[in-house]
Order: sequence, then C-alpha cells, then structure tokens
Amino acid sequence: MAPRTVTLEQVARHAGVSPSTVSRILNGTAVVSDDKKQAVEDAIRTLGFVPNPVARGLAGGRTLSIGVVTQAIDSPFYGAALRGIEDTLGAAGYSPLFVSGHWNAEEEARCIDVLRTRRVDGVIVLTGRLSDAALRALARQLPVVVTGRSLKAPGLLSLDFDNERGARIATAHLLAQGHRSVAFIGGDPLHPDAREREAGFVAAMAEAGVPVDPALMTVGHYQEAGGRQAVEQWLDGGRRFSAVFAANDQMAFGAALALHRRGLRVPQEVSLVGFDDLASASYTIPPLTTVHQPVLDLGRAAAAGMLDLLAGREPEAVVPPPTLVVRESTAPLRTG
Amino acid sequence: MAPRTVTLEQVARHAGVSPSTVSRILNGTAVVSDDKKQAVEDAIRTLGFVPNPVARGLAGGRTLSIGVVTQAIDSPFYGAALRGIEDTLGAAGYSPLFVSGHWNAEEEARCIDVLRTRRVDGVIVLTGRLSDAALRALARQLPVVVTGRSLKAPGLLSLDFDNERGARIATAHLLAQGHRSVAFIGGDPLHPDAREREAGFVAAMAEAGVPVDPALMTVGHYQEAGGRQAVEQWLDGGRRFSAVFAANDQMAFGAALALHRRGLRVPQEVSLVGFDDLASASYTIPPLTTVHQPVLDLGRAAAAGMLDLLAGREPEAVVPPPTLVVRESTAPLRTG
DNA sequence: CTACAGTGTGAAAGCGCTTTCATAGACGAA
DNA sequence: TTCGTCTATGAAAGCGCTTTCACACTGTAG
Repeated sequence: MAPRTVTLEQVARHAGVSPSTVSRILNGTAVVSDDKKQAVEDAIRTLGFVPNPVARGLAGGRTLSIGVVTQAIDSPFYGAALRGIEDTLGAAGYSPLFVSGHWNAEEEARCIDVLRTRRVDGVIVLTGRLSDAALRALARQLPVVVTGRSLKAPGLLSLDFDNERGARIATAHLLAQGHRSVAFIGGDPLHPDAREREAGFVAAMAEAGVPVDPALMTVGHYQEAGGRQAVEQWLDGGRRFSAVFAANDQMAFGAALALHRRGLRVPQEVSLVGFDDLASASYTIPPLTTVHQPVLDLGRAAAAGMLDLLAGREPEAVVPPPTLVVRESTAPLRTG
Repeated sequence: MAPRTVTLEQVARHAGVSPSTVSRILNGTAVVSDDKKQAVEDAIRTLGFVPNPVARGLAGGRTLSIGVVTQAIDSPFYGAALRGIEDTLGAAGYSPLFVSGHWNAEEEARCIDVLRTRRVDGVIVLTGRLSDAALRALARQLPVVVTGRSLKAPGLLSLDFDNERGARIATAHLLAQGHRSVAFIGGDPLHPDAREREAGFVAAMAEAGVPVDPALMTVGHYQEAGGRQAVEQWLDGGRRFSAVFAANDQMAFGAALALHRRGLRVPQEVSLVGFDDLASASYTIPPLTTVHQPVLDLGRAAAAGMLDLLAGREPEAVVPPPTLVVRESTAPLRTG
C-alpha cells in the first residue's frame, strides 16, 4: 500500500543510462541503440514505472487529456457520444475532460477557458452555440473536432450529420403511408440542426407535392414539454392531422403523451415519428419510429479524428448516413 | 490571440515581491502584510494571471481535480448525479474527471489507477462493485466519497440512500390500493441496493400480512429487457398478478411494454410501480408512479462532502429520504 | 592523415508553482 | 541596552519530465 511512486530517474539509474535516454525511448523522440532500449524497457517493467502525466504536462506541454465540451453531462442524446469518445480516447491513453456548456455560448467559452487552463491537448466540441469564428480561432491554438456543423479550417475537423436527409426520409415514410396532413414540431431555430431538419421536412413535402400547412408547424425546443404543448395547442385549436413528425425523440415522447391524454391512439389515429433514436425510443408505448443517429459512432469518430489530428495524420472521418428505424408508432393512413 | 501565458513570477515582479509571497497569498498559506497583498492582487488583476493547475499539481501535489468513478457515462440514472457533482465542484474551482467502471470491479480498479496517476485530489465513487476493503485502502491515500453503501472509515464519507424504505413505501402504496398479488422484478442481487429493495418489498408485504409468491419474484438486471422478459415469462407461465413493482424504472418500462403487447392495460388491469424516478418516467404512457431518488441532490451532496473532506472539515452529508411520486400507472384493484 | 558530416548519449536548463530554510526586522523581557 | 522570540519575506531547492546543447565517437571524403 506504499509503492512509493517510481520516477523516470530511478528507471534511468536502474538501466545505467541518463534520464534523457529514458525519455527518448518513452516518446520515441530519437534513435536509441537497441541494447539500451532493451535495458530501459526491462527496468520499466521490473520497477513498474508509470510516467506521471502531470509532470509530462508541465515539461512537454502535453497532458494526454482532451477537453470535451458537451451541453449537459446528463443529456440522453449526447450520452452515447460521450461514451464513444471515452472509449476510443481511453484506448489511446488519453483521458477526456468533460465540461458542460448548457446551451449557452458564454458558458461554453468559459468552459473552454477552463480546458485551456488545464492544458488539454485538444478540444472536442459537441455541437454547441459557439460561433464558427470562435472555433476557428481556437483551432489555431489546439486541434479541434466539432460536430454538428461543417466548417473548414486548419487544425479543425468537423463532423456533420445529415440532418436534412434524416428529416426527409422520416417525412417520406409518413407520406408513403398515405398521410397528407402531417404536423411538424421543430427544435429551436437557433440550432443549425433544427433548421436542417425543418428544411428536410419541407423539402420532402414539396417533393411529394403536398402543401405544408404553416399552422401545423411549431417549435418545441427539443424538450418533452414542447412536444406536448404543440399537440395540445393544435388539438385545442381544432386542427386536424393524421401524422406528427417531431424533430427529436424527446418532443415525440411529449407529443405521444398529449395524444394519449386526448384519447388519440398512436398509430391507429395518429402516426408519430421522432428523430435521434434515443435508447429509450424502443421501449416507449408504442415503440417509436424514428431516425437513427449513430451518436455512439459519432463519438468514436470524433475521438479518432482528434487522435489523427494530434498525430499529424490527415483525419478521415466518416459519419454514417441517417437511417429510419421503423417501429410501431406509424401506420398507413386509415381511409374513411 | 497570443496572450502569452502569464506566470506567477511575472506577477511577483510586477508587484515587487518574491514568487513565494505570491504563492502564499494565492493559497493563504501564511500571513502576508496588507500592502503587499494588495499589490499582488492588483498585479494579478491587471496581468490577468491564472494559476496553472498543471504546475500546481507537480509542485504541490494538488491538482484541483476530483476523480469521479461512475458506471457508464451515459447512464440515465447517474447522469443527474454527475451533473450535481459537476456543478458544485465547478463552483469551488475543482474539475471532475469522469471515468466509467462499467459495473466491473476490475475495470473500476483500473479507473482508479488512472485517476491516481493523474493525481486527482480525491475520488467520488458512485456505487460500484469495488470491495469495501479496497475503498478503505484508497481512503488512506485520498479523501473518498462513496454512494450506495454505508461504510465508516477515516477520510471516507459514505452517502447511502434508503433503498429499503423506498421499496417499502412503493409496495405499501400498491397494497393500500387493494392489490394482493404483486409481482416483483429485482435488480442483480450482486448490487447491495438491489438486495435492499427486495428486502423492502418483502418487509412491506409481510407487514401487511400478504404472503409473497416466490414465483412472482424474479431478477431483471436493471435493464428494460429484463423487465420485459419477466412479465412475458409470468404471463406465459399463466401467473396472475394485479400489480408489478419493478426495482428500477428501466425495468418498469420494459414491463410496461410487455403488458401492452399482451393487451393488459396499465393501470386498469395491472398497476405498475418503478424506482428511481428517471427524467423520462413522467413522460411514459401512462406516466409512471415511482420512488423518487434525489440523484441530483445526491451528486451535490457527494461533491460538497468531498469539498469538506479536502478542507479538513467534518462533512455533514444529508441524503433526503425516498418519496413516492404517484402518477398514473397505479390504480385501485378492480374487484370483480 | 586531417577535416567534416553524422550519430547516439549525457548534462543541464527549464516548465510554473510550492515549500522548506534562512534571515532581517520588530518587539517584549530581563 | 542586550538577548531571545516572533513574524513577514526572499532565496533556492525541488516536483518528474522534456528538450536543447554540446560532446564524444564513427565513418567517409579530400
């Protein structure tokens, strides 16, 4: 219980070389003769030496930690991404440092200050409210990976998910089922992805030659309560619709509850489609048809991209395309 | 964009004092005359000096970061706790370092090694599989706060939630509604809290003089799928019950789906109670009656306790008692 | 045989801060 | 007045690692 921390110097002494040599072997910074390398590796093993990242951070400027700016640490949506990041970063010896911006540009900027203060080697930003300019500026100092936008800059990798396409296929599915009056509950138009999803919806409707009723389009702020209120207002206003497309699952859940309360059965009377495919979407009643976002993969891709950036490699990021997961909340329009 | 990092030495020069003095002022380690203190504070302000935690960590051994061992970074249950921890730690200038043990003692031990390597100032363990002995040993080296068990040791604070009581009131609620054949879906008995919840269920039944049917008690591993399978098996086996108490919400969701599939309506035909009060529990169909666990407060309390421990104060932790949130998944037994 | 690139290696100087340790005053006691 | 005891402060030694820089060597060319 008192394994006095082993230092690089001890390893050096044990192996009969200088600390510099040990460091060089550790980091592969220079060519070292094979015999010394062997001796050092043996010493490391027998002594059980583990480099101290703190000292490394001070001396070399590398802390082996990556800042991750998320919006809320307990977000059901980003959770999977965080997991993906944690996994692939961890496998490479890096540790993520999670901070939450709470959908607030100012707070996000503060988070990034904290990360910089802590000397992280890179920053992964999950969507967020920061301006593109701010990200570009940040990328001049550190490798940056950002999701939810497409943005070109040196030292910056952006991983964008095709929200419009996702919304299109969701809407197309409803249309293919015969629905003509489909209501849309959007996210906050401040989010680019909310705008894209709306655009996808509109595009799919136009493509099918179905006019969209502006009265059946509203904003639900990506929260359950928003979805619920949307439906309640439509129903209170006497609006009729046979299908609802919610721009995220949480709003779809809210909508489902409102429909249930008003005695409208899903999918018999109203079809419902969500977006994101949260883990819980397959266990709602009925299980929700939704657009699957590969968030876990996105997290992994972001982390892998960061690793590439750090290694000076050209990052090759692949974000899988959106797919529709058809479950039980949608059904063909009942004629008559 | 090139605000060359300001060092403590620059502050010292600017204020006309020695670095030692600046450090002393920063840490309050010694008495410093008021005029110098003033000068230093001015210098800090005008220079915009921010101490480098990495250097601090190397020199002083304090990194101002707290390791947090959670089981899955994307857990819907612990998420709120993480948020609470992040908030109160952040307010005190500490940063949490989250690592996930994935319900695996070995992995948890590895996580703790990572944290130690990173020289965290303390460790918060959310439940987990580590042995009490391992935690006690850890507490000899670092302040430790652990949730989900009660355990006394120097340098260790344990925050336990009254699972048994929670299970009792949930069961009592069902019993008060006239239910007599109530089924129980438990968590993995390896979790102490799973055992406690089961004990609470059994105790409440006994208290009411209602015999428990062992065939109506099963293990669902805290997952949706487990809850679902439990119900399916009972139904397939021809078992009858008018109420189900699931030891966590996720299993309750699974159970609800299985009941729905079999055409049994909640709460008309079967009452359903969960445990945890996940954020999503109020938006299921029907909204779930469940035992509210103040996870957010628990997270805050854990962080506050850690801060106390670090400051050498006697931590005074208060975990609020469980309460039952009655929603719409429970109803009086239909007689006849 | 001298001169000049390479190579592998060690010495030593930091990285930015904390923390002894030592010292110059200030002050009360003798 | 002299001595001892504090008290505030500075000098300097690290914390454990990286990274110049310089130095022996080798080897090859002139």
